[in-house]
This record gives sequence, C-alpha cells and structure tokens, in this order.
Amino acid sequence: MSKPSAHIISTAPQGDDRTLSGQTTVALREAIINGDIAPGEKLNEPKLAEQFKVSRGPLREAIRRLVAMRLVRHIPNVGATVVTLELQSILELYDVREALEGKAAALAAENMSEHDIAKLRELLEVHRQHSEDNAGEYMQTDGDFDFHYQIIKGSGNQLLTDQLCDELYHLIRMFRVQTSRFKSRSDRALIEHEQLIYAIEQRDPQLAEMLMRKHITRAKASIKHALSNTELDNTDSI
Amino acid sequence: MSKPSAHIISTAPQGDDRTLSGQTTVALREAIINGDIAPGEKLNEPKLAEQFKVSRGPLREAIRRLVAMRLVRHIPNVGATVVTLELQSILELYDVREALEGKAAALAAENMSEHDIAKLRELLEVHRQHSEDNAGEYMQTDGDFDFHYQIIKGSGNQLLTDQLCDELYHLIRMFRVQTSRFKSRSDRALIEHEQLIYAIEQRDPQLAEMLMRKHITRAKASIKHALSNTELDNTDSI
DNA sequence: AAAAGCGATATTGTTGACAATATTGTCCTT
DNA sequence: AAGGACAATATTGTCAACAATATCGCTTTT
Repeated sequence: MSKPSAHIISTAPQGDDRTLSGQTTVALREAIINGDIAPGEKLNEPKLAEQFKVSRGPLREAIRRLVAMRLVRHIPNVGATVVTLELQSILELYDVREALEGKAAALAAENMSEHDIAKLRELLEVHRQHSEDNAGEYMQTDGDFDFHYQIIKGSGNQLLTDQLCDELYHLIRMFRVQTSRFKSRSDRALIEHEQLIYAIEQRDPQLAEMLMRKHITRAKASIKHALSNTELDNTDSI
Repeated sequence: MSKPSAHIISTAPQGDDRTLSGQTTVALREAIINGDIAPGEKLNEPKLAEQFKVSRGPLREAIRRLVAMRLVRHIPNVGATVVTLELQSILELYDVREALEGKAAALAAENMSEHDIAKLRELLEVHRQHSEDNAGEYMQTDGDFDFHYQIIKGSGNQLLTDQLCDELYHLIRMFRVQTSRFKSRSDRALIEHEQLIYAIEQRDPQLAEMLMRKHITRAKASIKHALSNTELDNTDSI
C-alpha cells in the first residue's frame, strides 16, 4: 500500500535501516505523503504506536525524523501534527529549490562524468518516448523527479544532495500528491530539460544554473497561477 | 560554560523548550561546537546521560536532533560520532551557503522593510567602529554572523531561514571555533557588507545576490588557501 | 606469528510503567 | 445563558529494565 513507490532512484533514505524506528519512519512518512494521515491532523502517539505495531519509543523517534524533514510540526508538551502546505510555503519551497538546484546544475556541469551525462541523456530520451506515447502525462510525475535527482547527485556535493534528496524531496512529493489533479507543462519541461542537458554537456556551469533556475521559476509560476484561487485544502465547510 | 554565547540573534533554536530533551540538545550541541567533545569522538549514551543528569531517552532524542543539524553522524546499531570537518565538506558547505544566502540576499532586497534595512545599516556601522578600535579583530567572529543573520531573516522566507539559521548555522559555528587561530579578511568583509547593504537599499535583487555570492565565494577561497596544506585535525601522531 | 573462530563484555534498540503537562467536560458564579 | 474555576481525562515526557546487536579479547589453528 505504501512502499517507496519504486523509482529509478538509487539512494533510498533510511535504505538499510532494519531497525524498528527506521522502518516506522518510512511507514509513517509514506502514510503522510499519501495523505492516509491528513494535513493538519494530530499524530497521536499511543494510537499510531498500536497501528504500526511498535512501542512509543521508536514511534517518537520516527516523528522526530519527520520533523527534521519538515513533514511534521512539533510543539513541546502539546504534540505533533502533519504540516499543511499553504500556497505561501510551497512558493517558499520553490525559491529554495531554485537556489539549491541551480547551484547543483552548475556543479553538475563542472563535475559530472561523461558516462553519467550519457546516462542522463538516455533518461531524457526515455521520458521523451513516454511523453509521446502517453500524451505527456508521464513527465510531471516520476520522470521529472528522476531527471532532477540525477543532476543533483551529479553535482558531487554530498551536503547539497542530502539537503535536497533526503529532506526537501519528500516535501515536494507530498505536494505533488496533493495536487495530482492538476497536470501540465510536460512538453515544455521536456524542452527545458533538453536545453539543460545540452548546457551540462557543453560544461557551461553558468548557463546550466540559469536554465535550471528558469525551469524551476516557471514551475513555481505555473503553480502559483493554478492555485492562487483554488486553494489546496477544501475550506468550503468553514 | 556553554550557554548559547550571547548574540544579538533573536530566534534562538529550541529557545522555549523547557523539556529535558530540549535542554540536553542545547547542552550537547554547545559541547560539540566548543570542542569539549572532540571531532570524530563517539557519543556513548550511558556516559553522556550520566554526565548531563538525564536518562538515555532524552539524550537519544538530543542526538537525533544533532544528526538533523549535521553535527553528528549516526550508524544504526553502531552509534553516533561527532562529525569531522574535512576541507572537502567545508567547501561543500560554502557552496550551499553561496546558493542559499545568495537567494536570501535577493529576497531581502525585495522584501525587507525600510525599518529593518535601517537597523541593518546601524549594525554595519557598529561593526565598522569595532573594527577600527580592535584592529579588525571583531568582524570575522560575531559581527559577520549577525549581519548575515539579519539579511537571511530579512528574506521573509521561513524555510530558507530555518535551513540556514537552525541547521547550517551551527555547522559554520563549529568550523569557526576549530579554525579560530586563523583570522583574516575583516576589512575586506566590511567593504563587501557595505556594497551589499547598498544593493538592498537600492532594492536591486540581482546585484544583492551577486554580491552575496561573491562575498561567500571569496571567503571560501580564502579558507581553501589557508587550509589546503594545514589540515584541520593534528594528524601528526599517525 | 598471523588469522580466524568463539565467548565475554559493552553498547544500542525497544519496551512498558510512571510523572508531568495539557485538554476536556462539568459545575458554579454572575 | 455565558464565562470562568476546578476536577477528570488524555497525552506527552521521562525513566529504568530488558532484548538484540556489535565490539573486544582470547584461544585455537595453520
């Protein structure tokens, strides 16, 4: 029901953590991202502990890790709740992505091996094929992720990779699940990816950074446009 | 012995957390940053728990929070150790700072209130005075921090602020403590701060971003130069 | 003498009970 | 009837004991 949704992605966070709190972290994380636990909902420790068949210790630890990933907010002596992704915080997230992934693209242009660049281009071609077959539906979901992921890893900067892939990554995933009804931009994204990979092949850090930043900025703008009226949560009832 | 070392800084992380694990987090964090617990040293849970007069529960939680701050590494079933700041990872840190603080400066140029900009300039003047009095010693330590801190907060981006001020901030502090014997660049930094504040006053995001990035890039270069031969830890013995 | 296997020890992971704090519902006052 | 004080309940924070795993030192083998 909630496995990490098989990607091409290699570095699975908490990958080889057979410890109970590790497994609980993954399970709880996926439950939150999938919306099984709703945004804003309180995380009741005894109930969740029973649900996951663990004691409160490992569960609490899992919650703390999700706090670090910004999927959960915690107030001392009060408790933890699932974050609610307001438009405001999503836009903030995209500004951070712009900065970090822009730099990642620049570093990738400098450091990525020829071999990895070739694999990246392969990936792009696969996505292009999927896009043509499925009328552009594939791109926005998994394909885009993998592409960005590879570039980030290609930066060779471990800290940068951790920040993006271990922390912010899940926040982005959560947002995408919540807004999956909106789909868009896949052919344009394809073109932008094409330009980006060209810049990396040419070993042009400045161009790669600028293209990545524009790419993310445009995504941000399209989100802003799509959600500025249609708010995320259905606040009809209030 | 290990209070948060009084800054002008307002948003103290874990500030109003009177809980045991909160206090332990702060205490352990400062012990690590000050070097009371050496880089690479193992964090023995029973020993540390006794030392801090708490049980292992809160201590473990503190350790996990420091893992999120990247001050500590943890391997399941093996334990936690204080990070060792190799030159490599410090350079990585500065690349991330360049990206994030650059964007922060741009956002500050857009969003910072006139009042806050005025306060920022005041701060700069105070630092200039200190620098003249103390032959440039002050800048590199606390003054620089406060200045960057204010700009980051001025970005108005909460996520960005959290990432920089709650997480990476302490890593930078730790690095500075370990390299306090090197001092430098204070008058140049002052000039660069002056230019930066001017760009913000002029509401010029692009210029502000570029100046901040150059500022950090130069700091990175000077660190690289200073440490390329002189390694951090005294590996004489081996 | 070096390496591998094995047992003893130490350390981390997990659990359930207890303490402290917050929340809820009820009763009383105005 | 509305608001506040107080008791009852629920929830989080903390602890100490237990289980599982890793580490260390020894013996044994080649």
